[in-house]
Parts: sequence; C-alpha cells; structure tokens
Amino acid sequence: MGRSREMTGTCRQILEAATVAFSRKGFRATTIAEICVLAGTNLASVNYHFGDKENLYIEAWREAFRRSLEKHPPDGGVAPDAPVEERFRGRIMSIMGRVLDPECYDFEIAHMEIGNPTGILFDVIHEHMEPLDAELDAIVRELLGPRATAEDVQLCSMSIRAQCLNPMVFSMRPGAHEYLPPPLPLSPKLNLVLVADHVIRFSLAGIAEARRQIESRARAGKQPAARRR
Amino acid sequence: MGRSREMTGTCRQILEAATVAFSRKGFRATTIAEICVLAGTNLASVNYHFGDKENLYIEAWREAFRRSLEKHPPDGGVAPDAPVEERFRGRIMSIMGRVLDPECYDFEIAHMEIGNPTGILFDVIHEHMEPLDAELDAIVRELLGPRATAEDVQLCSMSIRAQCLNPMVFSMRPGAHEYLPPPLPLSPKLNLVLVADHVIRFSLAGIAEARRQIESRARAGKQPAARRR
DNA sequence: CTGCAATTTAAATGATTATTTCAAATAGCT
DNA sequence: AGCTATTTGAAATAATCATTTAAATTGCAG
Repeated sequence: MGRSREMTGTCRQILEAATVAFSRKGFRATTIAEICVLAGTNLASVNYHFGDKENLYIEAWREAFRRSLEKHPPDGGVAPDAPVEERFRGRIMSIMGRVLDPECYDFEIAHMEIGNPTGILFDVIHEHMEPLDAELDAIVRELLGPRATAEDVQLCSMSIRAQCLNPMVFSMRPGAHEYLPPPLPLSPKLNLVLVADHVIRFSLAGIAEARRQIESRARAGKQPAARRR
Repeated sequence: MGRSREMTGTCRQILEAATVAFSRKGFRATTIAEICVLAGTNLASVNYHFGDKENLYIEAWREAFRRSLEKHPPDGGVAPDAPVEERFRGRIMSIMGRVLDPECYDFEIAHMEIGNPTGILFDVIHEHMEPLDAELDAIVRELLGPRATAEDVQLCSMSIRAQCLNPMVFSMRPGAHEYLPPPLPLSPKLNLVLVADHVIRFSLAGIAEARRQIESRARAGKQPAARRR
C-alpha cells in the first residue's frame, strides 16, 4: 500500500489545522473548507482521510490531548513521593500550562464543546479526562485530611478547577484577540507563573480553611452527645 | 395610536422567549422562527416589533439584566455600612443567585456571547456590568488592606468571579439538561446556599492569605535597605 | 358605525453556505 | 509499465434563514 504507514503529510496537516480551527470556532461554525485552506490541502481531503467531519473532530481532540499532555505532564514534573503541597503545585502548573499555552488545544476544544454541545466528543473527553480529574481529587482529599467527605472534596476541587479554567472562559489566552472579533472588556496581560502562583496560594489557603471547618465539625459531632446542625 | 403605550402582549412575549432562546443557544444558533414559536407569535412579529434580530438580541439582554437585578439586588440586601465581610457575602450571594437561578438569563446570554462572539452585545454588557464589577473590586480591595496593588485586587477578583461563574460554564444550572443534548459528566446536585457558602469561606481564606503576603512584602520592602524579590 | 392606524398573518423572496460525492488526473512504488 | 494510493476540481445535493410584502384583521376614536 505504497507509503503512509500512519500519518502521511496531508493527514497530519489536516489534523493540526482541525485542532486549531475547532478550538477557535467549535464544531458547527468550523467548515471543512476552512480546515482545508488552513491545512493547505484539497477540499476533498478530509473526507478521503477521515471519512467525515465528525470523525475528524474526534481524532482532532484526541491528538490535541495527546500533544498537550506530552508538553505538560499532569504531575507537573513533581515526583510522586514529594510532599503533597508540591504535588498540588505541580498539578495546577500543568493544568494552567495547558490552558494558557497557545499551542495546546485540548481544553479549548472541550470548552467549545461544552458551550455548544454536539455530543460527539463527550465519550472521548470523559474517558481521557476522568483519570486526571481523579488524581487531582485525591490530592485535594489528602490536603483536606481524613475527615473530609466526598462533598468537601467536590466543593474544593470545583473552586480550584474554576480558577484554572477561567482564563479560557474569558479568552485570555495569548493571541486570542487575533481571531476573536471584538476586544473583550477584561483582559489583563497575564503571565502563567504569576497567575498560577496566585491560584496555588489562594487555593491552599481556601483548602486549609475548609480543613479547619471539617475538623471542628468532626469534633463537635463526636465528643458531646452527637448533635447535628 | 390605539393601545400599546409600551410593551403590548406580543412584544413582551417575544422578549421573554428571546431571552430564553438566546441563553440556550446563543445568537447565531437561535432562529427567529424558534423564538416566535416559543413566544406563540407570528414569524414576522420580531421584525415588526424590533426591526431585526440584532436589535432584539440587545433588547433581550437588557431586559434579562434588568429582571435579574430586580430579583437579586447586587448588594445581596446587606446594608452599605455593614462589616466588609458581610458586604462581601451579600455580593457573592447575589452573583451566584443570578448565575444559578433558572429564571435569570443575563449571565447565560453573556456567557454565550463570550463563547461565540458576535460583538453585538459587548457595549451593552460592558456598560451595565462595569459598575457592579467595580463595586466588587472595591470590597476586595478593602479586604486586602491598604497596601494592596491593583494587580493584587485583580488576581483575587479573578479567583472569586471564576468560582461564581463556574456552574454556568459546566451547565450546572437547574433544568439545564432538559435542553442540553448529552448529560454532562460532572453535574453534582448543587444547592445555592451550600455552594455559595463554600465559595465565600474559601475566598475569604484566600484573600486573607493574599493580604498576609502583601503585608509581609511591604515590611520586607520598607524596613531594611530595600531588597526586592 | 365608519374609517383609520396599528397589528397580525401567510406566503414568498432571495441569497447563502457547506457537506459529500465523483470521475479524472497524478504520483509513488515494484 | 502497471498497479494502487492519493489528490484534484467541480458539481451535486441539501438545508436554512432573515427579511419583505401585501392582504387580512383588530380595536378604538370620532
């Protein structure tokens, strides 16, 4: 079968163009024609190599995710036996790195999909993201101490993720305004390390406070004749 | 001129249908036909009463914002001379109320606009939101103490807003799954008071930590022969 | 009750835009 | 040279919508 074991030039160019295009405009607003122009290939190439647009969408997200994690390992390069605060820092740096890195498209595509759902991507995203989410949750649980309930963990994880994903919600990625029509009202010049450091300190303080509350709640519920709420 | 001083039945019905429709699918994906079906009016009624779709979009957001604030006053019902923590709590309750209340559409429409910008709404949104944003910033500044820089305030405000808006990003508003195709992976049963209380405690702790850092930074920069970083 | 202006209606206009397919051309390999 | 994988350009196919128009209707003032 000639060349093309996997990923001949055209194929790869389409894939890369697709990740960019889908991350900017989402599935519906992106046209195959646009992708092909960006990829420098013929209009028919997408259907030839990927069958249809939906399949390309899935493959593009897979590829974006793979490359994103390759560049920003989820543990942030921190050893698994490092102190929990260090492991926490590593995770946040990794997530925010992926969110803010203009070469990473996985979160952007996922965000577009959530904002204007097609349903095409939910299985793939869930399958790939869940393990990472669970690992972050485990670290948060560790920080909250042994008395933390699942709900405690969920609330704190929510606060943390919200902060990490926020720059994406407001299109504050570097270069975003080159393709986004109107200059958005709030767009501080942000610097990964500055923001990530802030998020880490802010969140560790929030978690410590939650832990205090959890432990005082546990004390109150144990020592005297148990009195709930 | 007959009846219709302002807002005859049809007009109001269109406006209400439009806020709902735009908040669900954004400007582009919403068709005039859809709005008219939802409003129970004729297809031509939008053009007759509002001129065109863009103008309806603007009017719909205006109306959604007005009603949202009417239901959830920005100060959360806390007196202006209350302690700053109380005023902070009031603001958060108000914002999260608006975000999570299924009858409020202002944040949802704004979020759709940000995710898939048309530019049509930016002026109106900015004009209406800025004062409120500034008021929250002022409270954060108060909490951070006199030594806080604009950047300190900005970072903390960002963390707070991120947490408040997060439920919207993940379509966790009550009833969202009735019109959103696929059930999203993470959708905890959330309760306004529970989540808002968490956000308030979490954020106050984060702010307190930031304040500590600001003040130790100020001490370090003053007393000894100034040594930065 | 008449006539006028505001509203509502149904149908059509008109213009656009995109995915997919196809048959022919090309290029690489043996 | 001959086979197969790819690339090409163009066309087929299809699906929509915002907006306009002219006719019908409504409600009120005179």
